[in-house]
Formats: sequence, structure tokens, C-alpha cells
Amino acid sequence: MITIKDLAKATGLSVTTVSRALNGYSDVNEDTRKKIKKAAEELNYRPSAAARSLVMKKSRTIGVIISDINREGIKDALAYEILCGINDRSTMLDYDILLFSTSSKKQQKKSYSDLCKERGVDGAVIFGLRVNDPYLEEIICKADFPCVLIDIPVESKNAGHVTTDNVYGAMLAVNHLLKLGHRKIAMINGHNEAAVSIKRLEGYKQALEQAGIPFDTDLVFDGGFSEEGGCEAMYRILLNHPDVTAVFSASDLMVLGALRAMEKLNRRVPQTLSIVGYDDIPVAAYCSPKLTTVRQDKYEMGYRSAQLVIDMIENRQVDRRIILQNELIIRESTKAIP
Amino acid sequence: MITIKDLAKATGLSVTTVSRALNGYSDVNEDTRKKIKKAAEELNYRPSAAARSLVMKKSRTIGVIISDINREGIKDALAYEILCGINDRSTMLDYDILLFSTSSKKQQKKSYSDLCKERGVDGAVIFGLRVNDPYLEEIICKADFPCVLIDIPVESKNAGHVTTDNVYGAMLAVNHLLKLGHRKIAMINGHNEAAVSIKRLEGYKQALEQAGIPFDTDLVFDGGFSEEGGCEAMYRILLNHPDVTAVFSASDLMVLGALRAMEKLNRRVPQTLSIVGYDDIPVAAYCSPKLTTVRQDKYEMGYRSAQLVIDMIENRQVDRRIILQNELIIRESTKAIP
DNA sequence: ATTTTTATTGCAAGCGCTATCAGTATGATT
DNA sequence: AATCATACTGATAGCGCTTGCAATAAAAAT
Repeated sequence: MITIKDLAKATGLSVTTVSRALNGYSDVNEDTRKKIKKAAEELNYRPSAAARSLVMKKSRTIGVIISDINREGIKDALAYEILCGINDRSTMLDYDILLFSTSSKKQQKKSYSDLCKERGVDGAVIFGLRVNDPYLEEIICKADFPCVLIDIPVESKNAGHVTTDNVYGAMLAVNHLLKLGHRKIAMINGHNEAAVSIKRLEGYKQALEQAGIPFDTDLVFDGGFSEEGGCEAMYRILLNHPDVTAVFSASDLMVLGALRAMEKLNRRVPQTLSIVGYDDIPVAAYCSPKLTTVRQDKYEMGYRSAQLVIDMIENRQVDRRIILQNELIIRESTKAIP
Repeated sequence: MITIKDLAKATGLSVTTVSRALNGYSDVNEDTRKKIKKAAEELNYRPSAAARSLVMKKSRTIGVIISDINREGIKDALAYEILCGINDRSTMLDYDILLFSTSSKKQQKKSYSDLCKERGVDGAVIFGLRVNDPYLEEIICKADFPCVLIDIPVESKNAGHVTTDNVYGAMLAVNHLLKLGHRKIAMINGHNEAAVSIKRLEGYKQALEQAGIPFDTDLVFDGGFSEEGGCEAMYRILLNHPDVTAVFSASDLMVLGALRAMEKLNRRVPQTLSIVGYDDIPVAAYCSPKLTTVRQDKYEMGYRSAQLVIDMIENRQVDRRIILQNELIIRESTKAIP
């Protein structure tokens, strides 16, 4: 391995000068710099990030913590799109990404923040945490490096967040259904450990109440954000509330499950029931019927998270609360009441 | 930041002893070890990975190089599934992942191997490289750390690979079509800078020839692995070869494009044309018609890659050539000739 | 000619850790 | 009593890098 010392020997200069030349300091003669650069080139020198970060206490690395990167996440690929956004922006800003994630199954020995601390990341972006996750508190209180949380609206000394306007997004969905003449609208929600579920429920409620329709708890079902859960929720809706004409689901994945339930019971969407989902996952544009849904720009969420965490790392004063807008995409799974 | 030195001071021992106690050396009195561990706990000590890897010359980090992690890859999510597999296995084996990737647009300043060298990764797994990528050669020859290539069958001093049997996979697809009575079978291929394209073409040829059907170059179209390309290829097939009754596509994504072309021209799948794809992407099971396709276990590819690269890092003698089997999934896009 | 400034370079310390070697005390062996 | 093995602990030297400070020489100012 070629070190700065080798370059010093090769050029007959000191390590100090070599270091300064390579790092663009102005107090080194241009001829000297050229000589050093040439030697570095010839010897194919690469600075050791470990050594550098040891002394600088900066690693130019951001930790990306995604709980549950796993096979189940493949269908909706939310985490992936976010990751793409993070990756693009941090590469641009010359930061590297250290990926942490844990199969929920085996409990991890180390906490995320320990991992981050050991690896000396300069900051972290975190996705997929439940609001009651023990690490969340730890992050908010203890973390001594910037953290940005995706879809968990907390703020603290070292934490910021980026999310979308989930209340508004849900209202978009429900208002659409309302405009189509639906009055009896059920909701398939995720689970109440997810910040977004709480918000989307709120939006659902608000839209209903604005239309003068009383909110009815019995019409809200938890689908756990899974396809299976969506399927079961749909069965229950069909069984217990045959007068429901439309469903708002907190995720497209659950709609996929709901669609399966409908098919099993030989009921057609949107002819007998309108459904609007959330997320606009890739499948939404291809399944049958194509899903009317609330699109979140997950890539943008990742992109902005990276920007925010790096802003915080580099001590720029910026707004630590980023809220993106959602958009209603109307396709085939909704239809006006006859 | 709490260092080993602080622990030494706190316990009245030397840094040497502290280091050894924490690293489980046997030549430390158990009482001493306990005292040290207690102090470490209380002070919330975390070892610095940078310092450690500086002296050990091991980082317990593997670089994952995925060319083109970007929005276009979201639909098929191949890279994501692979990443999941890599992540799961390396987390298990206590390695961290450093993610490298580049938007193809802006040429990068540093090559992958430079990145790896700087960050001192112990090994790397690489996906998405074209066979003529300049970095490929660099990796094969220059890399002084283990590399595992996904879907590029090369082997060298420091390189291994994992791929699937693409010749066989293609034969599976074409034989299925043959069995359904199709004789005039076109192929939509990716591009010939992809190792898998070359192999799948070979499988297509072989299956045809085994059935006594002469191979016809005119029936092979490049779709560039994109939806758009698949669409255009389909138009060309329909226009120039109206007697084609079946198509084998080297990716599901291109089938999605082909399906769009069919719809535009008001031709139905599988009634007027059978199509079999490759990959079994998530959309394949939901689109209409559901796709008959050759499934690759991408997660497994990632998982095995991680295992292999770590085996190589830890100097275990293992087979550096891993070839997984593909599986034909029969759904609705293929049908026997009347 | 002398002092001051400016430009350029090197010495040396130290980041947090591991590892080599030596040292001390204790008990076992002759 | 002298020797040796055993169990533990510490001093110290780096790993490759940055940086504060000192040193030197040349140029500018007095």
C-alpha cells in the first residue's frame, strides 16, 4: 500500500508538504505540488479514509438505516426508491453511504446509534421506524450526530425529518371518492405504530366531516400494511358492511390484497366498489384494474433527506422540517356511483 | 468521545490490558475483565472502527457496487432484491455494507476500485457492469481485494462470480413455447454488452435447433432491457413478421413494453401471441395478462455473493463459481396454438 | 545594512487502536 | 535455594494521516 510517506520519500519532501499539496493548501509551491501530484499518480496513491477520519473526526459517510430491508419490501420497493434518492444526492455531494438494516427477526446486538458511533458516520437518515421503537427515543435524545427521520415528524437538537403531507393526501383520496358520490367509505389503515397511519386516518376523518358525514370507527380496519392484511380487511368489510361502496386504503400493497379478496368473492372493482390506494407503487400502474392512488415521491424524499442531513452535518442553518406534497393519480379502480 | 484511554484511566489499568480484555483475549484475569467491561458499559464506550481498521488493515466492510441505482431500476427492482440478499447475509456475518453507485450520467471522478481502496473495503460485490466496462478489466487485473461479480462469468486471482444458468433458463422458456406448438418464435433480447443477453440468446438458439428449427437472425431484436425498447421491438416484430406466434423476451420489463405495443395494435395476449419473459419481477404476477416467465432468485444471488466474497476475504477455499438454477413460472401470457 | 514580511518547507505530536516484547509476581520443579 | 514455568500486566511502537509551530530563505520595507 502506498502511503503519504512513500510519496515523501519519492519526492524528497516531507509528509507535511505532501499532505498539504494533495489537499490543495495554498502555501505550497506550484512546482512542488505538481511534482507531488505526478508521483501520486505514478505510484497510484490513494489516501486512507480510515487514517484521515481518525484524525479529522469526519468520515464523509452517512449511515442509512432502513429497518426491514427484506424480501417482503420488494413489492412496494418504497425503501429502494428512497435509497435511490439518498444515494444520488449524497454521491453528488461526495458522501458515501453505509447501509445498516436488520431483519426484524433476529434482534440485533447493537443499536443503530451504536453502529453509527462505531463507524463514525457524520450523520444518518432513518426510515421505517415505528413511533414506539425504542431506538427512536435514543436517537432523539442521545445521538450526537445529525439524524433525519423519514415519515416520523419529530424534531430535536440533532434531528430533522422529511415526510409528505399525509393528512392532505388522505383528504385528496377521500374527496375524490366523495365527488364520485360515495357516502359510505371504509378505510383500510396500516397500524397505529406508524406515524403515517395516524395522519392518514386524520385526513380521512377530516374529509368525511367536511362533507357532513359522521366518522364511524367501525369502518376503519387495520391491514398492517401487508397484502395479506389488506385481503383480510377487505373480507371483513364485505362481510360486515355490505353497504360500503368505496374503500380508502393507506397503501397500494393492501389494495392488492383487497383486490384478491374481491376476486375471490366474485365482486368487481370498480363496478361494485371503488378503491383508492396510497403510494403509487410500480405495480399500481399495471395491475387490473389499474389503481387510483395517492402518489408520494419517494425518490424525492430520499433526495431531500440526504440534502438535509448533509446540511446539518455542515452546519448550515436550514429548515429541519421538510414536507412534500402528494398527488392524486386517477386510474381505473374508482368510479362514480350510478 | 470515550476512548480506550479513558477506560484505562477509569480502571487504573493500561490501554493494553483494556484492549485485550475487550477483545476477549484469554490472558486477562476475569476479574479485571469484568471491571473493564463494567467501566466500558458505564461510560458507554464504543470502539472506533477507523482506528481499529487503521492498525488491523481490515475494515469488516464490503463494498457493494451497483451501477445505475436509479429511478429506472425501480420497476424491476433487480438491484434491490440482490441488495437485500447481500445485506441479510453480511449482517449475519457481521460485515457492514458500503454502497457505491453512480448515475450513469455524470462520469465519476473516481473508479470503483479507487473508492474501494480508499475506504479500505475488505471485498466487493459488483452488479450491473457491462462486459465491455473499463472497470471490469481493472477489477480482474488490478484489484487487490476479493471481488464477486454478479452475472458476469469471469474468474481471476481475486475475482469470483455468481450467476444463474441463463442458457438453460432461456431453453426452459423456448421449450415451453415449443411444447405449446409454436414454431415461429421471435426473441427480444437486451443488448450484447450484457453477459446474460449473450447466454439467453444461446439458449434460444439451442432450444430451436434441438427442435429442428433453423435459427434466424432476423427474428432477434434488441430491446435494450427497457420497457420502451420492448415496445418498439414488438412493433417491429408485428410489422415485419406477422407470422410470428410467440416471443421470448430477455426481461419482463421489455414484455411490459411489448404488451403496450400489442394493446395499441389491438392484438391480444395470449390469444394471438404468446410471450414469455425473464426475471419474474413483482409486476409480472399482477399485470394483465400475468406473465409466464423465467424466475431468477435475485435475493439468493445477493445472499450467495455476500457469502462468497466473505469466504474469499477470510481465505476459505471455496468454489468461486456459483451458478444458480432458474425456474419457469407459467402464468397467463402463453397459450397453445389452436 | 538591518529589520520585517512573505513564501515555502519540515518537525513532531497525536487521532484511537493493536501488538510485540518485556516485566513482575506467584507457584511448581529440581 | 535456585531454576523454571505460568499468569497477568504495562511500556512502547506504530498504522497513515493532519496540523500547530518552528525554521529557513528570499523579497520587501525601513
